[in-house]
Amino acid sequence: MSASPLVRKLGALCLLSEEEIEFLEGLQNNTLNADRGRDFIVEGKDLRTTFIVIEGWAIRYSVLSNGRRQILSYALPGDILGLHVNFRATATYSASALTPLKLSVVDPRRVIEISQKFPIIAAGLSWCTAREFAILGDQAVRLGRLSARQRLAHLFLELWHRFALIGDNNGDWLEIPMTQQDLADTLGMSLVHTNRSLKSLRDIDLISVEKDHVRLNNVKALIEMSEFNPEHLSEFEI
Amino acid sequence: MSASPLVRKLGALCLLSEEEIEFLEGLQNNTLNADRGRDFIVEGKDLRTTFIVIEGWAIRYSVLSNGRRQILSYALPGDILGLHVNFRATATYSASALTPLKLSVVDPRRVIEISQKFPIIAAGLSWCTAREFAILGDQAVRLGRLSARQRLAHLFLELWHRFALIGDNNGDWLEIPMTQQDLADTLGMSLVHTNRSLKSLRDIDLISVEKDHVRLNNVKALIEMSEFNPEHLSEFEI
DNA sequence: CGAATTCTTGACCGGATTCAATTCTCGTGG
DNA sequence: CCACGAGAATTGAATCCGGTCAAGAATTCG
Repeated sequence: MSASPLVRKLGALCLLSEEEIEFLEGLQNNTLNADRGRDFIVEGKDLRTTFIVIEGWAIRYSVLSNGRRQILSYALPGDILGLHVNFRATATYSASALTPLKLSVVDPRRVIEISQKFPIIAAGLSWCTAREFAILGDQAVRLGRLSARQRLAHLFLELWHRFALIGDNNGDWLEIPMTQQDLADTLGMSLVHTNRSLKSLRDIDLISVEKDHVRLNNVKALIEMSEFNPEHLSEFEI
Repeated sequence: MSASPLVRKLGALCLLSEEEIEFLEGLQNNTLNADRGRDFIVEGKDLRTTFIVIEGWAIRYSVLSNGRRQILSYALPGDILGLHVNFRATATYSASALTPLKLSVVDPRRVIEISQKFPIIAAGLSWCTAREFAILGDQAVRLGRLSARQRLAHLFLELWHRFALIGDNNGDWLEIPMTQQDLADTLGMSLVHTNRSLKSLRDIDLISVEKDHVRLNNVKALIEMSEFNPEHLSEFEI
């Protein structure tokens, strides 16, 4: 049996001992499957659980009273949701399965245990937190200061680089399980304009699209035109 | 001498022991003053320091190659910058003093020390982290799904509620040390449109503006019209 | 008092939204 | 195997919110 995505992710950061790996794997043995569309965290409801994504995609989002939705971030295998729930009891966002999802359900008290017993893992989780902040910061830049086409390219590049870290990259092809409505709700645009902007990226041959997949035809040019900064996601280097 | 803002903030969450208070105050005795406009964190540069804001306002921001700037968040007294720097060595954002600023400079190794020796404080910092995430998530909602007037109202409400926690609220009046250009860069809008939107909020009497201050004339109506959710910032309740 | 920054207002333009209709895709059941 | 229907993608047309350019008024501060 191969290592869990979280172990692979942290293992790419620093050398984990047998004991640490065992602990991390043991953390994830209480699993839960969620169908596409199923909410497993609901804004305003009690949240006293930490989730680790094992397989599939999840979204974090918030819905306004007029029905408009803003997707805040995507959670991929190895990502953790609700890492800091000890005090705050009510969720400030919702989370749902974008694809069939396999989660592990973790008692947050075990997270506290980590900082006392496994300093290396604790440092790794701290790194994950910093990374989440960087990703969310990039999302704010996208929403605030980029044009429609730039937003799309920027988001694709983020996801592509994130997959690179968990070693799930498929060449230039990127899995895109979300609908155009999901994309629109991520990038703060309308469905129609999302469609048109995608088309215009295709027209200038920067991307190719096939069922549920996008091909980044010219990563360098995409980085250039979208002001994407790969450093924000690069893994730790000595 | 009165307690530091950080102690007041965490003290509002949970009862701190003498020892814990002493430790937190001791953490902040290495101070640094920065003039308005002075960058103390620079994107792309090495960052191995944790800062705690003692007095004044700071901004976290990112600048694109075309010169456009996106302000990500405001740091107020008691807020911590660079809490999770142990691994990631390069800053993914810049930070600068919006007003004359008094910071304390903390060795991040002392932050690690906390999780081992002061579990209550560690829990408090974890709560701070969750709160920062909620604030940044709200920023994404503002940028992605709110109209210009809504964004302004939403931001004012955020700041007003944040001041409430550190006990620095001045009735309905809110200190606004930033220029309209700063506001524009926060809310992803142009300077001109920021000015016009402010005027339209004044015209319908939701706010009043005076030098460096805004008065929220009708908090309830502002919350209503801007879709602001105070729960995201409310402190921990039993 | 004078220079520089900040704020305000006008005019015009364009990117993005909205409404609406059509086409495409794909899972399901006859 | 194909017809059907629901969701998803695409395209057109009209509109509008917000951006850009430009100029002037008001503050602030040395």
